[in-house]
Amino acid sequence: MAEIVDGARLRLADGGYEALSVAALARDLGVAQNAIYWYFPTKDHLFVAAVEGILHDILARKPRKGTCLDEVLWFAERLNEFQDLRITMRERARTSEVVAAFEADVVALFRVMLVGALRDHVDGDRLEDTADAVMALCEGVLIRTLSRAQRRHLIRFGFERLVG
Amino acid sequence: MAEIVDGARLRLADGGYEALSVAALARDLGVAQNAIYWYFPTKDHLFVAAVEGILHDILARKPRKGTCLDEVLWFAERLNEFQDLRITMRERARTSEVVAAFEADVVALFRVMLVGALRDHVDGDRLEDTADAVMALCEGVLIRTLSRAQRRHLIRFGFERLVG
DNA sequence: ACCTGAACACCGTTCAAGT
DNA sequence: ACCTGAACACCGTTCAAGT
Repeated sequence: MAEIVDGARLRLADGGYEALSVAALARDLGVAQNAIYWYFPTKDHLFVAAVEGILHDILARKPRKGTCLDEVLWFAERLNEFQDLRITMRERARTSEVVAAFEADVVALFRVMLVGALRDHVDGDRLEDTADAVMALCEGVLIRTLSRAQRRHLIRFGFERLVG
Repeated sequence: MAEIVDGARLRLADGGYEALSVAALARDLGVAQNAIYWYFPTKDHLFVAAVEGILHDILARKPRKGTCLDEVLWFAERLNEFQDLRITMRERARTSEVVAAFEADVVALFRVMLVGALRDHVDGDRLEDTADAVMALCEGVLIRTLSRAQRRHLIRFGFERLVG
């Protein structure tokens, strides 16, 4: 089972969802396809397990303490590493219930992280909306193909007006 | 050719990219698959042509004149209609050059529209950054599955701080 | 120029069967 | 419980051939 998920993670990290093939993965592991279908009833179940692992590793690096903006920029960089999979997750969530449920969890997690970073710097009654707006800002910036410098500039620009 | 694109648009609007099958489309039109490959060298070329038509129709409805916020909210609602295809476009752009080039055009178009809406209400030296930030706000809000009311509330909240 | 026919190498999923 | 073997109904793309 760990072998399967590891293989899936490799393929996913390398070539995205379309490189994550149950048939090809089984071929490489030297097992029948149904060996995979025993643990994961659907390709999307396997997808979720793989993404879960990848995301866990991305978020494992502890944020260094800094200003509120620093924490948001750190958050945005982690989100950026996750961006390709985040788009695929969104795409698959439309069709697949497992992915949709998983996506809801991930979004909730991101929200909690942002609320935590903003808690001490924003009035309580504006905290939720501000977190949502900053998260939207980050996701909206990241969906575009920009350089790291451009990303940081835009997020800083938006942050100053939304929070500062 | 028009028949092909119309069929593609129907399938795309209904079931997304995975419902857009060259084989199935040819079957329904009663032609050989190569009849489609004559006009579109790749499935993604057909995808681009179909999305182009859909987006054109979405943007055809003229924006009613109103406050700056009204224009942004109108923009966001059009973008919301386009949201599913926008995600698919982003996903495909990673693999397909045609889609990547088309995406760049679409993003540039959106940017021009927003700059136009903000021109009279924002200082010239902040116009570009503000447009980028508002666009990010909109895209980031739309990527989440919210009600129309929630969407409008969040965009209004962000708009007031980024522009107002 | 425009299209047909037929094949290729893949897919995800499923059914029946083994141990 | 865990896995194999073999099939099913699809794909996108390509090659050769027709008109």
